[in-house]
Amino acid sequence: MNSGRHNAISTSVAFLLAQVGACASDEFAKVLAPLKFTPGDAGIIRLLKSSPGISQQELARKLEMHASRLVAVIDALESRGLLARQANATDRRTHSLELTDAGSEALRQIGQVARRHNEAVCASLDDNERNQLAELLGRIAGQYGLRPGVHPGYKNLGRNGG
Amino acid sequence: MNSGRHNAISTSVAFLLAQVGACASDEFAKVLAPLKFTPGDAGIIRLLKSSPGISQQELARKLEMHASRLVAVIDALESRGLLARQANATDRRTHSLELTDAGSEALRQIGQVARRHNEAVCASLDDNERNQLAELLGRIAGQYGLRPGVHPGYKNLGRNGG
DNA sequence: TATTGTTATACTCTATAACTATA
DNA sequence: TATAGTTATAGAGTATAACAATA
Repeated sequence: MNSGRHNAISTSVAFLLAQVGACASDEFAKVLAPLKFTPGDAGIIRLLKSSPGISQQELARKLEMHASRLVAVIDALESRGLLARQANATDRRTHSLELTDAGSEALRQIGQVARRHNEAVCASLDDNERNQLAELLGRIAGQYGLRPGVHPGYKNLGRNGG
Repeated sequence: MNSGRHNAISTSVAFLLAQVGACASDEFAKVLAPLKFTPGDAGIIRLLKSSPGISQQELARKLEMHASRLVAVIDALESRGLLARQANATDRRTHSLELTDAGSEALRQIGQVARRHNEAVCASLDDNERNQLAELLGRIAGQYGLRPGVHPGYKNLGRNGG
């Protein structure tokens, strides 16, 4: 399927994808670490911005992860003053999650880091090639039903994911 | 940097890469599971084929993982009769690792699965697009010094990597 | 009876540092 | 004194199942 000095497996598109994708994830985790966020944190903060007032169950469903694992993550972000659990008048079992101003500011910083990170990853590609790559990756993402912004790593998130 | 309904982060090339790469890894782990191998196992078996007689330390260095973690993995593969630790006459501290015939047969089966997997991942791309994608990914891989066949996941391998 | 958020338990995996046998 | 392979220990992370409050 592929040519070259090495065997077919290690040079296949699928292997390259896994390899380069893991590298991109690792790099993002590295550049994000100074802000004291994991990629998973970043994804949650971003999602809270676009879905304000969401409950933990809804959030867990969107991320395809178990709600019980979300508790500690939300606890940590709340204790840092980045989001707030707010009592819900109509259903007192649920808590609406809302970003605080500090949380929005954190998201802004995360966005800066992410853009720099994207620029670094794409450094060896010109604009046309970046569009090509995005198009081809988007095709595969669509084929597997991946949702924009939802990293598969949430299903079994540790220090990865996001 | 990117347009569309969602914010720039979640549609960036870097995020798409991480997302689709993780998906490809997950899929590979799934299709490999019936053979009772993890992606990490598969990578080690492949490496033993191309570097017969290698020691555990050398193997650990190639994979950028700690040698102590390799012990259990090698133990398991040896107990399944897929490889053998052979005494080394010149330096009796080291053991040469060699695939057995059963190990070579396992590699053949893994190769079949990997080719089917690659075909599935690339299903929505024509030949020209596959070559384009491989070229662009290869460019990024080169930029980060990724070595063919060495998945970054070995550095912290669990049930992933490979 | 079902659901939300939470906690507790048992289990897996890992990093680190020892240890042995060789060199 | 240094290295290869191994084992032990302690810690982190996870899944699962409970639980209390509410619907």
